[in-house]
Amino acid sequence: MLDIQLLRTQLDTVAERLASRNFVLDVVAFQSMEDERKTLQTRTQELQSRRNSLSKQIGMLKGKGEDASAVMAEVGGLGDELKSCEEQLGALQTRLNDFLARIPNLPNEAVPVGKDESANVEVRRWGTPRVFDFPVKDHADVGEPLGLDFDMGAKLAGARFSFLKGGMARLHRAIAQLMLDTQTGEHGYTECYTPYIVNPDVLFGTGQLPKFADDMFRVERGGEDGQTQYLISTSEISLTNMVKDCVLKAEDLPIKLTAHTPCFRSEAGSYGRDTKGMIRQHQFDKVEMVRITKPEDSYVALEEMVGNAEAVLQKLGLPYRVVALCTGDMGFSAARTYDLEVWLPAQNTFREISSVSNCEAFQARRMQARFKAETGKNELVHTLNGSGLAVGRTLVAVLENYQQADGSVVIPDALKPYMGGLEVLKPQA
RNA sequence: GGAGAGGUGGCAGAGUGGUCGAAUGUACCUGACUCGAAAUCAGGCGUAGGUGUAAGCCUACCGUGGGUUCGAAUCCCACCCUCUCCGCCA
Repeated sequence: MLDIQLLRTQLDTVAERLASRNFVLDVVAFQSMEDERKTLQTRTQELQSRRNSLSKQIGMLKGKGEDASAVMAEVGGLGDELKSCEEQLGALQTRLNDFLARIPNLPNEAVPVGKDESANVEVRRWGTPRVFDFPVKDHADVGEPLGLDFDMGAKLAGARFSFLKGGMARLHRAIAQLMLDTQTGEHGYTECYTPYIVNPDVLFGTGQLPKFADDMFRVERGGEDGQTQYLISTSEISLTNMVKDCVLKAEDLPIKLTAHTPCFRSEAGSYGRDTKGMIRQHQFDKVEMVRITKPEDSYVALEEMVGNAEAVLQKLGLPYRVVALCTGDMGFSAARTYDLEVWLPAQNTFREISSVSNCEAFQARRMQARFKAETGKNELVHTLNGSGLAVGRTLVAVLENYQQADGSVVIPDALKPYMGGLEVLKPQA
């Protein structure tokens, strides 16, 4: 959420900066709601103030045993207008809050301006794509004889689900283990195990609600009419919201958290994209990194987190590039984002495998996550998140980059300790 | 699922219709004392918002949402959460 003061004082500048990320701010609607709010709120508070002081008088008079009926009559006359003012103000504030809640974050000044992904800026590359002396297969074709079963996924749950068995399932687990061990053992993140089902206010905190409800899976409890809950679409949600409604001590910062969780996405609106294979699934695993920092530390933290994600790709020997997203390509909550794109030989291109973002105070404001600053004032923290990495897509990259002419896949050295002696995945006869 | 207890400021903990935004303790900050620290003493110390150049003034907030009332932390209704015991259960 943006600071409403910023909208009040610099509406045009804000609108301009939002336009760079393809968001049209309805300046007229905001202005008229604000004008109405101002008069309504002033009037309501005036009336409340009047009622409070008269009521106090009644208390005092009655305490002394004197007649209070004249004052009671006066305060009684306030009732109707006060009630209507309070109702109107409440309704208006709901509208205003909803309006605010749907505005994306402002891009940081450093972000390259551009309309879509074609304006993203490559920052660096690592590794050299392998040269194959046989026809390269994509991961679906490589994986099928090795235990990657899309038909079984479809049978059990429909399209965009997969079923892994044998060495393939083991490889998937090994990848997650390597990532988690790297982030906890080498980069100082605290390992967490979190709920996969969360409450709506938690999704509001990180920005998935109210605008992106269609991207989520909703769940309801059997046998009860309770509040609707949601499956997490990333553990960024459950990790970041740890500090929701908190006033942290300055010395508690930075907080560095990681978790390996499944992620659930309805993928509404992505029909026809990446329908084949494991690139875009309704359920996938991810090792997530989250940092909660002081505002002045967040951009150093962002660069570090990109490095933390890169470390995993380097261990696996997978070529990749780092891309700075342009204004038009960033997610709703991000002020600055780097994507890591891994080399996929079958597609002969780089594909996103990690996204690392600094949300600055955008999520913190929604969550009311603050810390006690040196000045004694409570200040909003900055929140950052990034994949370290997406497990399913890493599996895809390993299958494609390590495939052999005979249809087998060599296990990268870094994964061998996690594979129980298995060094090659071989097609089952 | 059944029975019971409870949710108040960073924490602990009073408060059952009227100067209660809330005693007290503790933590924290400032000052005094001290060579310094501890102890002691004095003062300060919640959050969000409105308005104002500012000092300030005003509003809301005692789990959440409704209701009763001139007035609600306090009374009524619904819900949520935590804890204890019993039942069921991986």
